[in-house]
Amino acid sequence: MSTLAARLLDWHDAHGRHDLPWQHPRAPYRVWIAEVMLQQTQVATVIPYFLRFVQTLPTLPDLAAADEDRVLALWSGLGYYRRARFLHRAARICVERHGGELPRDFDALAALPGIGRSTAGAILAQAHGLRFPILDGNVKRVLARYHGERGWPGATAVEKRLWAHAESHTPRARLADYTQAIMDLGATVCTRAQPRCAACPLAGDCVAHRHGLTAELPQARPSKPLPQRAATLLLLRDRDGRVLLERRPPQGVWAGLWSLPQADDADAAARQAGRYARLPGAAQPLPTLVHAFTHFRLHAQPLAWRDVSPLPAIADNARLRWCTRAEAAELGLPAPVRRLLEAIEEYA
DNA sequence: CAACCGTGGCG
DNA sequence: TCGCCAAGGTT
Repeated sequence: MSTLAARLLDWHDAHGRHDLPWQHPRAPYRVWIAEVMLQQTQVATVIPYFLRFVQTLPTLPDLAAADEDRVLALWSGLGYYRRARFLHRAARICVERHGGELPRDFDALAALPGIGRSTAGAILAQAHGLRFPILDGNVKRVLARYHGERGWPGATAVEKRLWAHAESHTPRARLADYTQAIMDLGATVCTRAQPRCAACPLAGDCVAHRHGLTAELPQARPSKPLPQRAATLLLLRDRDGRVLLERRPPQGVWAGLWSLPQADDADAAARQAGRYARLPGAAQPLPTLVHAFTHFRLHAQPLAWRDVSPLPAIADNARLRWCTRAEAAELGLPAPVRRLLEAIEEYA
């Protein structure tokens, strides 16, 4: 009887994915960018962002030298923007302390912002062939089923057992292929819904498969009601069609991104708008945006004013800027704000 | 440790 | 339509 790793590697040679952009070439910088983009994000979503990112910033020193605004613009739409800021900070640390390269040492690598245990292992295994396990969502699902682990994999005790399983299965050779193989199996065969157990090389001694528990494992996260929040967005346009944008604070949702000025309600919005520009008329309410975050749902009511006259006072405020349509498109904007600006003509 | 941090797709 | 969650990490 062969090991899990041997069966997985054989399966990978025949059925794994060998054409992902970060595999050619499988250079440390490219693997790092891909791994960070892939945190909580699916492959199909990442691919166009990855290609654009490494084309624009092909090397780690390029990233370190770039403005944060440029990095956020390349990330705009991907979500979890803290990842982009961490990536940028980590690149600068590498230039300052590690000769412009990612360290090969696990502890030094995992000490960089945005790189935890699993991502560090993935980089070292895939880029350098070093023997480190990973435990991402795919591996958690595969191992929870294979070993019949009960409980939500996010719970500390369950996660600890899964790490131990991951360690024990990690082979001595072909680390890059093995790491890719177990993720590929989770992504294409051992899927969350309707896994293809008939095509799985591990089905023979998979506890969940043998006991008919593939639908129950891994156990779902305990659910909580999603809080609802409301906000009003100010959409101020001058006679040239320029829009007033405001940079978000460095902490919190959409940190550091450029967004529409925000107020708690319509009255506050009108007062605020009056400080930014002379308003020729009343606001036009646009359809409410409903945007779901992981931990709350936002109901945002845009209020639009046209042909406003910008007041000079705000020119001093570096957090505010009047942007043409083309300028706005080049900034790091939250996805719903980007869509709203792209749709402006529909309401004109 | 539990909350925080985006977005898009799927059943 | 809507709840769930995907190649997690930080505080």
